[in-house]
Amino acid sequence: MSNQQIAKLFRNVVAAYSIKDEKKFHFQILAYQTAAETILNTTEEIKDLYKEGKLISLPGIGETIKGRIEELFKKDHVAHFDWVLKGIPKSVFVLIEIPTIGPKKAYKLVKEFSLENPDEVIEKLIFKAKNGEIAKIPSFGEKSEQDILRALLEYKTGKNKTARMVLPYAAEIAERIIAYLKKSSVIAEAVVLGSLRRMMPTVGDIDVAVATNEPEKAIQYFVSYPYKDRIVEKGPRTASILTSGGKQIDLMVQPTEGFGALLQHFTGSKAHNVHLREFALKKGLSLSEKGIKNLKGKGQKLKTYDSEEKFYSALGLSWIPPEIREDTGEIELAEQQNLPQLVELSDIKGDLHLHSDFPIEPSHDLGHNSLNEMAEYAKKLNYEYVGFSEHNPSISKHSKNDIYFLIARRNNLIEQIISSNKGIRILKLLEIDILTDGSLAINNNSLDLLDGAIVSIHSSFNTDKNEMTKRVIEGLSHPKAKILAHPTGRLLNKRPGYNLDFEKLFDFCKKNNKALEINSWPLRLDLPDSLIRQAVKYKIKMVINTDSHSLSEMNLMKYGVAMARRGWAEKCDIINTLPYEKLLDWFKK
DNA sequence: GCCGTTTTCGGCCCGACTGTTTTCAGTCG
Repeated sequence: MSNQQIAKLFRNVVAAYSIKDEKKFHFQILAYQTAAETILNTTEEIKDLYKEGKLISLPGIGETIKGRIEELFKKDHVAHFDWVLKGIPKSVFVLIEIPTIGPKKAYKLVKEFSLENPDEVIEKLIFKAKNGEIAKIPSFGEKSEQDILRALLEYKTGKNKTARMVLPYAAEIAERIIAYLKKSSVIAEAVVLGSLRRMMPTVGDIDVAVATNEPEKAIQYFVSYPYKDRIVEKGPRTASILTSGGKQIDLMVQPTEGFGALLQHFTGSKAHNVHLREFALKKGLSLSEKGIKNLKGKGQKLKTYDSEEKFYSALGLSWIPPEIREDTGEIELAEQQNLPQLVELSDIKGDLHLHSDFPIEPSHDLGHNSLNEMAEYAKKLNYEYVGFSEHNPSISKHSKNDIYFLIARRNNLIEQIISSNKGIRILKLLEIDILTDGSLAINNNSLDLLDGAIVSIHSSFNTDKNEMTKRVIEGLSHPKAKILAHPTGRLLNKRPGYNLDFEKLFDFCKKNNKALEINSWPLRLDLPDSLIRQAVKYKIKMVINTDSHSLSEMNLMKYGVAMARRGWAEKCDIINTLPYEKLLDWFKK
């Protein structure tokens, strides 16, 4: 059972509790909601954590829910859930997947029309809506009937729209709306918040905040965005639109003097905000997007803050970088003024994973720009050095000798660039396949031509965990193999990645001075943040690379840095923050 | 049902918008 399936089961339990008695089960509802979110946001598989006895380490999962999950894996169902879900038709759980339809509406509709069959409920409800039958039900009306019909039709035709956007794509959409908003004379400031500001690998909705002293005009301007499909909602303080591409943009406004509180509120995460507000309550303070109320004083006057720094400071906390606002210990450390100094883009001194167009005849893809073009571009990025890491020459089409001379020819070209171009240092690397038996795709003679090797898995992904771990460690065991590229092999929204025992891998890397790559490519962002966090705890070295196949991709470094920051990595954890000489020493160690 | 530097008992974030009401329920972030 996947994390998503478990989260869905928990959301069904929440819905069932809400339908049966929302007040009586209020705190169970909260608990299962939190647990569902935790499970959905965990990059580790719940099944693995269950096997390893680590379920209790997840926030919001206590003894009871841990027991439920254990029962689920042992017996394939949970007796308590069977009881909770009893009497609620399965079609209800289909309807609650649709935005604007919650448990109460879903249950009323299913009961009213006896729509017990989950496979037919959408079609039949569309029919009822078109027939004007929903409007006749008490507490429903013509407007809500039309809203439900539209929601049903959108759900039916556009299921794929619900896939979350990869980060850079969301950033592009956000840039366009921000540029539009900034053209308005009534808007003092417009910034992107939410999961995009926290640099989550994928983004659902785009959240935007605006500072204005004329909220009505600002909101009217926002909903007049020319690339919108329709207005989802519009009030005096917030509004939402759907772009013509089907992406939702949420807007919140505050006057300039209260903008700091809004920045804090709308950045999230939800778990961070809930914890922060509970933390504040204990000090007698109540937080909202408007500011801070002192509950102790008589007047209970609202204090406003024009910056986030001042807002956090008023709570006795140092400012917390958005990337780590996930309620995983950051509030406690901010209270002790002891947050980590997260690595920054400006700390990066070079990119060690670049694919040029040098005809090295690899079995995987070649880059689109020359060695020289990429070296020149690296200078524009203020790098001190680059590493060229084309794929190894294909082993099926070349003899060992051919391979040796292909690499030697590339090295000659690199030497020419080094001697003619004093502005940049260059490392001679390669990205080398780890074959299924754990050996590297090229032999020692060829490896001797290199400053070091990046090794990676590009075949037989479906190997079992133990064998894959053995294979990777074997590949990394060669003295020249110093970096494991894109260690999980995941592709966001496409494939989950192969099975690896990361504890064993961390242990090996620690003892043998190997580094794990944080790959900045938008569909990879691999290592994932949770594994980076573990690697930091293990004191494993990492390297942030772009895996660029063209000049423009070399700009993606910021996304790798963002993942490193989400994983609490500091400058000292990342080897390509080292100056050239020290980096070379590290490769030789 | 979770959680702990006020607490192993007794708390549990805060506010927005819509539609159907005539003061609120439902949904969302």
